Amino acid sequence: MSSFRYFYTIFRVEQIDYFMDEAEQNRCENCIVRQFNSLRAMSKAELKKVSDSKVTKKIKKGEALFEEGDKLDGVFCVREGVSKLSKLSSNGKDQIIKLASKGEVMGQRSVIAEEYTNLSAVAVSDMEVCFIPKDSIVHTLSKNPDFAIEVLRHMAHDLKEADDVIVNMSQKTVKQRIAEAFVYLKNNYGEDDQGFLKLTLSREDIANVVGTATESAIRIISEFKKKGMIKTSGKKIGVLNEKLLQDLIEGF
Amino acid sequence: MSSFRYFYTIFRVEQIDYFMDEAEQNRCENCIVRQFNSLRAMSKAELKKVSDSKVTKKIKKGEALFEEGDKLDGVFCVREGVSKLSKLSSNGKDQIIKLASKGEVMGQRSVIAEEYTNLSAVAVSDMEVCFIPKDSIVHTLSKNPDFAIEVLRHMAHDLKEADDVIVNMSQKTVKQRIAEAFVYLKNNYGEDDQGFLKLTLSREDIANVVGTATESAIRIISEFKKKGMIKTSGKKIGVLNEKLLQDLIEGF
DNA sequence: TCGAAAAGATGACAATTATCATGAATTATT
DNA sequence: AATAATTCATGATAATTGTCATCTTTTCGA
Repeated sequence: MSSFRYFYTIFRVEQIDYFMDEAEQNRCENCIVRQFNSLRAMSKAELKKVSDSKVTKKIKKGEALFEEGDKLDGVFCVREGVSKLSKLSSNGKDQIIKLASKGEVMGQRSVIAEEYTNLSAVAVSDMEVCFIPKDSIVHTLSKNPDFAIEVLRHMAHDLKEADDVIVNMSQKTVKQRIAEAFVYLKNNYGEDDQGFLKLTLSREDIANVVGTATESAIRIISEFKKKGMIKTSGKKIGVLNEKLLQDLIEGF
Repeated sequence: MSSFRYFYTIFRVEQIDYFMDEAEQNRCENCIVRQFNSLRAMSKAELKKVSDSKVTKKIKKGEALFEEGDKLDGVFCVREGVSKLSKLSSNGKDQIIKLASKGEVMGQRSVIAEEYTNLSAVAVSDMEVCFIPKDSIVHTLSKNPDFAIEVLRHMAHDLKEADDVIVNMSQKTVKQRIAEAFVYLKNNYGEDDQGFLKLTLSREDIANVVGTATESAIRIISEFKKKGMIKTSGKKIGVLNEKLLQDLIEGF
């Protein structure tokens, strides 16, 4: 029964791909990504409006979607690739607050609060995103309570995650935080066929995720490698012994 | 003109106090605290429903409102006093994520996401809170988009603050974070007539706010005192030279 | 494909922060 | 008011983390 269901799902997706031309595929109503975010609570008509006003953009690795302090006139919905959301600290270092990938919506906080954004978004891999002007979002928010609640749920979830990050940052050692980052990257973005993490971050980005100096991150990566917890090849990193990492995270 | 306004505000509050009996005063419709939180977007009828189902509680300093992992059947609206919202780290230390005071609503994240709460709430001063069962909140959320948007705005604001905390925690030194805490306490809770912070936290709580060991916090407090930045009397702390603190925070 | 630029790696050292121990001061309890 | 229990304070020391310098490797553009 469950294998039948799985087949059925695959079949439907392929069917959609097969029978639609590209313009049709790119419409929000048919966007698979939507399953993962609040847009699923929109009605057909609302989605149509969103789709008609959206713009799809390709962003190259390293390019910025927006910068801290920008006024955002809409939100970005990630179709493909990963973006880092970071904030510049007064000491000149970037702190990466969050990584956003397929299905995630960026900039909604700023649009909802009608404030300048407090974060910068830079692509860490080639991306495809949809820019959705805020009008259609804000309008739906005030007309469709289901949508508002769905956005609220997402925001509540983000807030909980932020709490966890705060605790990790202040109570865990740099070593623990780096170990945690690798386990996170493995579980959320997966590994390639040779066992390396699919999402490759520079050592500097890793340092900025865990809030430490680049040299400290590099040193700890070397140490993990020596201990057989991970392997490296250029800037690629692969988890070899997740249990050892997990033990370290838990403080053994 | 501005002094007239001030007088007018005072007058109105006193008038309300004067003409209403206690039961009447305790109704949400008349609650002054409401001006500060999302409840202000509720209609008269909705407020009445909330008020009829709410329970007012007095909480003594040190008592818990709820514990991490509890299932909350409603939210707490703070009428008086201050509560710390904290999370236990795996190393056994408490991290204080936020201080909630007059007008703030606690537990809404958990109620909205329908999850167990990720934080504990313990009173750091004697408190008076209203417990509002979740039904009336959730119901209004799905019927009144203005209320949903108002809650959304609050949550968006909290999320931004959380981002700032993350950056502070990971990029600033313990000394800077403690300095920041004192400035924050001064600006948000004020000083008594002798220039001491109105909200008195134990050294341990201060350490848990900035995420450091209690001894480190104490040591830094002693240092600040020696340098004339603050004064102490028992566990009370007073800011003597805010500029020095500010310079330290900014990294000079 | 060569050479410059960027990113990664490591040593030496300094600064920051945590931990353990111990004593003084304050607060709570009987 | 006396005593117990917390909380505050400080020294000694160790562990962690940051900074600066230098070298190697990788990446990228002309």
